[in-house]
Amino acid sequence: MSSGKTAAPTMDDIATEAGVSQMTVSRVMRGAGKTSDDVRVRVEKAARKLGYVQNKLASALREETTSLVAVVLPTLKNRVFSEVLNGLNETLISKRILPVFGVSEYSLQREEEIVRELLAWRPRGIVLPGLEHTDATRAAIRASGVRVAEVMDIDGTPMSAAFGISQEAAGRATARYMLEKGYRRFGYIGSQGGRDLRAVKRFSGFCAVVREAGAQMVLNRVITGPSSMVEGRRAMAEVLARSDAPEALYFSNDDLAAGGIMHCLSNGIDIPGQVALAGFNGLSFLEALPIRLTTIETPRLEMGRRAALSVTSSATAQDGSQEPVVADLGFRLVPGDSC
Amino acid sequence: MSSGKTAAPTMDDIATEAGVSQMTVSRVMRGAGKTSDDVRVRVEKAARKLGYVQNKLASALREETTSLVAVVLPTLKNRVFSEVLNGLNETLISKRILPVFGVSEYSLQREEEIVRELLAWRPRGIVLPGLEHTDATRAAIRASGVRVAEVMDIDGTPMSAAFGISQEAAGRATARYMLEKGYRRFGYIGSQGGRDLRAVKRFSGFCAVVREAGAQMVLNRVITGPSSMVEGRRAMAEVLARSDAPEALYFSNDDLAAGGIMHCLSNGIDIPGQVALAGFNGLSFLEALPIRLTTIETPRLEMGRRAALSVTSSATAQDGSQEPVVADLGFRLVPGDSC
DNA sequence: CTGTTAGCGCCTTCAT
DNA sequence: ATGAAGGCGCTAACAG
Repeated sequence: MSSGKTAAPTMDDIATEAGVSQMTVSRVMRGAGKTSDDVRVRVEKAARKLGYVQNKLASALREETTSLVAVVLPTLKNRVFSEVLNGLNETLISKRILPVFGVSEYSLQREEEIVRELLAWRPRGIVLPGLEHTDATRAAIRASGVRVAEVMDIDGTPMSAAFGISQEAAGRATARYMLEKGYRRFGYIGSQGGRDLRAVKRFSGFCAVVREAGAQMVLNRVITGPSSMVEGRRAMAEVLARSDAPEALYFSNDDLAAGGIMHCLSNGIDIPGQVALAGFNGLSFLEALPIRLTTIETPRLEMGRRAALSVTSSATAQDGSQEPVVADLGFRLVPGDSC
Repeated sequence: MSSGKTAAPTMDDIATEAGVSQMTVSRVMRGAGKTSDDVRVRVEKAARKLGYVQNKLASALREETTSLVAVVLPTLKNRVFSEVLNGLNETLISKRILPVFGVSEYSLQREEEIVRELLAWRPRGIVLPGLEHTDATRAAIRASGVRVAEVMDIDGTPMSAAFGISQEAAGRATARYMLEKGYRRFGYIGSQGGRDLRAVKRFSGFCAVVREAGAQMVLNRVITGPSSMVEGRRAMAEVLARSDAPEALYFSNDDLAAGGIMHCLSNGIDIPGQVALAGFNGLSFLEALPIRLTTIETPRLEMGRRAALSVTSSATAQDGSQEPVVADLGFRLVPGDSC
């Protein structure tokens, strides 16, 4: 039984089959140059017959540019990044560009290794989370000459273009809202052991406003692992068990905060009477909860889309020593019933 | 100002800089063959100085194998697939393999296009969701000779290796459990307009058991879009507003079911007194809810891990015309308070 | 231990 | 409208 498990067919194979030169096959495949109808039909038929699939390794090597975009995500355990990835993918695929990706697990060191790995594929562009990177990461990207976009955050100086929101301002806006509602004794519940630098910025914005107002932060509880409703519920239980529990809690994101709400629902604790809560992200599932969480809505899909366009469009001048572009995509404080 | 924005340095550049031949650079970089300490040090220094990054397009073309694995996901809007992706990525990155991916949006036609696009990169393997694919998809994969793994489902014949659970059996197990609890009039709430073939299999298993028991399905509500808590809550409200509402509802997944729970919590509807619910997936956030949902726990990370190993390890014989491998990773019905 | 030669599959350039 | 030559950057195979 002569299995067809030989090497994949090349343009040469098709050329032979169709009785033309390999170059003509190349032209037909790309729809480039002029080809007679007769030849085109024969080539297409031969290609279909042999099950030809272009070898992008070869074409990319020759053309010195790929249809790949590198994407680094801090984690896959948080749906926020799935949403950014979704925005990226949507836009990329419409241009027939594929995403290659890596996960940094919120470690800049890990990010550096992953960036190196990704750059080896000579992607057309690279998308990074946040504005903080090691010098080596920046150097490698600069040296490679690929286009860069940084997403999520705009508090800092982008390498080239940033698409996000001011995390610090989001923290401040939340604090102002809670202060207006009359709360004075605040607590914070965070995750990722402080490695999530965007969360740290929100926290510091929040604290600054609280301090300026003469109110106080009486508690700071940051769990080690990733955020989740379960961890949020657990942390809430611990915090409320203390004799000096704060009157209002700022959670580093909606998942943790929703867990806090669940603890209260299960234990007959009145929100916001006994304790007030606020989150961050504006995830859509909040709309399904019995108590609406006050949160900050962020344009995550849009961050992905804009970043994809940025690293992909030829129009913009990322080439020269242009000024970095900072696109503030804006957030919106969504008042709920939780504070 | 002579900007360094020239082409990325090649091994030739390093060779010149270090005063050796390009081949020696290649050897040092790969740690292959014997090289004197002196030469190695010089080459490494030169490489660092010039910011050298390997060009995998060239090495892969030459070696006729890449360190890329192609991954197709039905959607990024459901965290179940982020988890599978996480398992895949974890395992791949430990072997310095990068995932390239595409999203099919639950369309087999779309999947076919994406597979073609992915195969052009000559990945070492490809991971597909489910066992249903177009003939053209199967043919393209077979012709390319890449290793395949199919995840999530084992009800059918895999191309080569499947890592999942019996979706049909999961549906049947849920029905048996609910029947044991005494419910007789059932309803179903699904999503993705029936394009999620795994959900369809669960539903048909569920229905079969209900029918065999002489009980009945009195309602079948499948929404068009993706599943979400919000949609689940909305559907629950609609269903309970009917005069002929069922006593027990089977949801195609936990997100929808959790939305149903939220509707009941908000409206003082007793679970399971007035209505019973069951879900599917066993997402961890269920543990945070005030009412525990009866659901089926599935090993999603493990599916990703096993699939990654399968397409990646040289040991297994995917090459020949071996029998397909079916790995039933098993599910577990987790009894809750909801039925 | 190090260098030379050849070629992976494709596309650019230059003929015809 | 089609073909021939050459090379993208790398590594296998063979010399020395």
